[in-house]
Amino acid sequence: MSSPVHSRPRVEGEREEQILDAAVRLLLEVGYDRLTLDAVALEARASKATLYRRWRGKAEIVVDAIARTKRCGGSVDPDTGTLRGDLMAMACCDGGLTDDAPLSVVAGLMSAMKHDHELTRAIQERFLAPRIQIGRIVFERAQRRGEIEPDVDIELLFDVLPGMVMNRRLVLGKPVDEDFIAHVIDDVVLPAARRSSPAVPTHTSNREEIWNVS
Amino acid sequence: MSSPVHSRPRVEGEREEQILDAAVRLLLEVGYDRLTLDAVALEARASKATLYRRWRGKAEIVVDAIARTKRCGGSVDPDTGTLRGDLMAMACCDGGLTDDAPLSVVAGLMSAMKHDHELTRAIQERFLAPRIQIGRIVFERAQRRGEIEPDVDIELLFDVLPGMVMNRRLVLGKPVDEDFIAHVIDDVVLPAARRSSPAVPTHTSNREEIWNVS
Amino acid sequence: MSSPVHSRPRVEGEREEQILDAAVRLLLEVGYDRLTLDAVALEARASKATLYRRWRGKAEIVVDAIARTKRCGGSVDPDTGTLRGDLMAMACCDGGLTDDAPLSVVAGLMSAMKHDHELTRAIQERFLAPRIQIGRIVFERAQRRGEIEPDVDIELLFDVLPGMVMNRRLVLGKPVDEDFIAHVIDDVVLPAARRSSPAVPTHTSNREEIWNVS
Amino acid sequence: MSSPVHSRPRVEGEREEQILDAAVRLLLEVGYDRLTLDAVALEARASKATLYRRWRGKAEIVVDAIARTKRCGGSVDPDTGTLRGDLMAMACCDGGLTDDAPLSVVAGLMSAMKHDHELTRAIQERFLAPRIQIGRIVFERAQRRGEIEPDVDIELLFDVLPGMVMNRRLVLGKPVDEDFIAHVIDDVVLPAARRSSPAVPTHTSNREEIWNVS
DNA sequence: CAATAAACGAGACGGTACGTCGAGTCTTCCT
DNA sequence: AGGAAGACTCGACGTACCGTCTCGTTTATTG
Repeated sequence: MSSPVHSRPRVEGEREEQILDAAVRLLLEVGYDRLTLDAVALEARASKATLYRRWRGKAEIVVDAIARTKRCGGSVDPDTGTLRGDLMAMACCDGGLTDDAPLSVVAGLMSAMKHDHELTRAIQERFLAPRIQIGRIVFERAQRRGEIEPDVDIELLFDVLPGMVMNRRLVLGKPVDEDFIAHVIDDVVLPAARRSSPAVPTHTSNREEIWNVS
Repeated sequence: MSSPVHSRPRVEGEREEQILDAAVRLLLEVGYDRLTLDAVALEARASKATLYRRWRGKAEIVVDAIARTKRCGGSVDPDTGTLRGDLMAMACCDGGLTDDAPLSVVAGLMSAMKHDHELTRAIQERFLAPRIQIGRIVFERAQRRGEIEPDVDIELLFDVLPGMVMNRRLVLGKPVDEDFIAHVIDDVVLPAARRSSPAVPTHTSNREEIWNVS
Repeated sequence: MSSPVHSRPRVEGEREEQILDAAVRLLLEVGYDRLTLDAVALEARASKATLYRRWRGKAEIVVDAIARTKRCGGSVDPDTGTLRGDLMAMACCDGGLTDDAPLSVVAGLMSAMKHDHELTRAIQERFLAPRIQIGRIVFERAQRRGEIEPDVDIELLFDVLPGMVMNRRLVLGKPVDEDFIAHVIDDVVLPAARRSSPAVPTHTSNREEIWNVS
Repeated sequence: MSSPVHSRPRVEGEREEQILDAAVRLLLEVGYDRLTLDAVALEARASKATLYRRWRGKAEIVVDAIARTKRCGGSVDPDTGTLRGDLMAMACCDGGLTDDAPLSVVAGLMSAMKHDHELTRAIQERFLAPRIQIGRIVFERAQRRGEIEPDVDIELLFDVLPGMVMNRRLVLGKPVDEDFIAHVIDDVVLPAARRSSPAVPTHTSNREEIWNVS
């Protein structure tokens, strides 16, 4: 037969995006651990073999999926002029900390990360790294502006907001809205930014990976 | 009368404890998502039917298991005289924030919580509630001592440490040791404790549960 | 408390009958292999322990149940004056070959008999033996009357009707009514009765039990 | 090219045959009701999912298994020239009435047939139908030869031997050997064949199915 | 008539098989 | 040549039933 009902895209990467779109669609519908690869394959009119040809498993597909779609929260520098403005902008945009989708997905991936170091690396590189990069830029700029004391550990400060959001949303099950973000920024981050750390020296074991502890 | 080879305990909850002990044992060996109920049943010389008679599934057994074994980090008030001392004591003891086991388990349960509200309630009541209770006591005492400014939101402050520990350990994959705990306490919690919140009013939607949003 | 709502009968055999009645009731409802002992215990307001105190298992309870309730087909000699009349009377009464209940139960017990020789013996003694006894009386009387040739093997003749009924009902799934019984008697049993066996000598291995072949 | 360790057959039905072979092997070892599908799956290096993809349950697998392996007793017309010879040949060959295996399996299936009409149909079509077909041919030929009186009901006659064999083997637990077969043929089947049915008209409800009576 | 031992109801338990589901692999056919 | 389709193995899931066992109570029999 000569007229194919639906053409099969062959351009490298185009098919990939369609599959990831399907994954995202289902991810938002049913969440990470209700997501099945059969469903992804069906939704994308793809074969499971194709999925496993490009990714190592369910977790990596999902990592790619969320890394691709929600970029603004991690990869755009808002540069509003103040640290508070930057943090609010980063947290409250689509794909930011107030967005439930990436948060839930990260929750689903957490236990898988314990055993799968490849997956961990993938998450680090594709999802975390860009966000951390922007975070560092924002905080360093604020420090240069004098909003953060010179001796404050920026690395630590940047993790306050994500950590507290995760805890609130995933552990406590409470909503994360702009009010909460502002609350944390105003009452935890900014106070910590303006007060230099006391006698205790900078934490030394800061960078060590421990994922390889079995 | 001949002595029975393996006595069948009938005292209320005794069998339950044996099963949960087996669950804990395996949990520490293989982690949450490598844990199978068949293995628990085998380890406890129990039948799967018995497990399902008492619990609704793997997640609830695990909740009970960790809630029963690791108590000191949540249910003992150290009362060292200072907020810093109390927080360090709570975090660094067995079952505290530096203990990998409960952290990993919580990670495994997170995605299950999205769909299973019974499980969520179980975790809230059995695992979180006692720890939160002690935390509140510690922080209120510190506030009465003047270590925390009167208008600081204690609820928020208490979530800083768990949130940042989770983020570091489960997301970033970095180790959580006493140094890190001290770093967070000294450079984030205590500064935030001593500085009253600025213009922004107290976050209003603080208590709302959102687990019921499908 | 002094007024028991329902008294517990202790007279030996009375409780037994109540239990067997319950078993019969359920047997007719759901059939042999859908029957569970929990259901019997519940129906009889008895404990499973009681059941296992008196019987060795499900199969034996069922054997007792059918052996007790359906007696007329096996233990009453109709003595109508003719072989045909006797056979019709035996087959068409309640508990006889046209009665579905005992037939179905026997079907359910068949595969259990392969492995359980105690059960086999129980069925032989409690269910089969009385019927065979009456059958032999009826056939011997007919032979004395001359309705059956003197050299015909009565044992074989008596098994024609049960065998063909079982085959029709249980294997072919066709109904067994009086017409069919009459058809078999008139066209198979009686012709065989009036014609002496030819050259072939009487089958010698007639009585050997083979249930003990593993 | 490297030779695959265990080739995965994809030719239609080939995998099916391997599974059924395994089922037959285990069936002969342990019998019908000791047979487990896990064992079949293990023996065939198959997954239970595969079994349930092709069959609806244990009973249907077994039906297919016995229908496939034991054909000679049912699907080969011996045509020895005499009714007696034909019957002896059919009964005494492998898979015939003297073969214990199919008999035991039928016994195991009987009670399942009460509830499962799909299974009943499967047995009828796959196992019984071919045997009945050959039986009819043999008897019709004998009737044309004059060995059976013209007005004798062939259908009834053909069921004498299977019925009596089943009764002897499964109910009475006695062995079925060539002697017994000959005894039945000579003393029951052949006398009935040569004597026309008396007054009683042909049984009218002969064909009705009653499996649907709940 | 009270004490005692046997028998009982209730039902939890270990064990085993069931039938289902999803992950990841592999083969065949089609485009 | 490469992808869609989907069958396949593996292994965990949650359920059901059997036969055993323990517990606390009732009953019949003794002192």
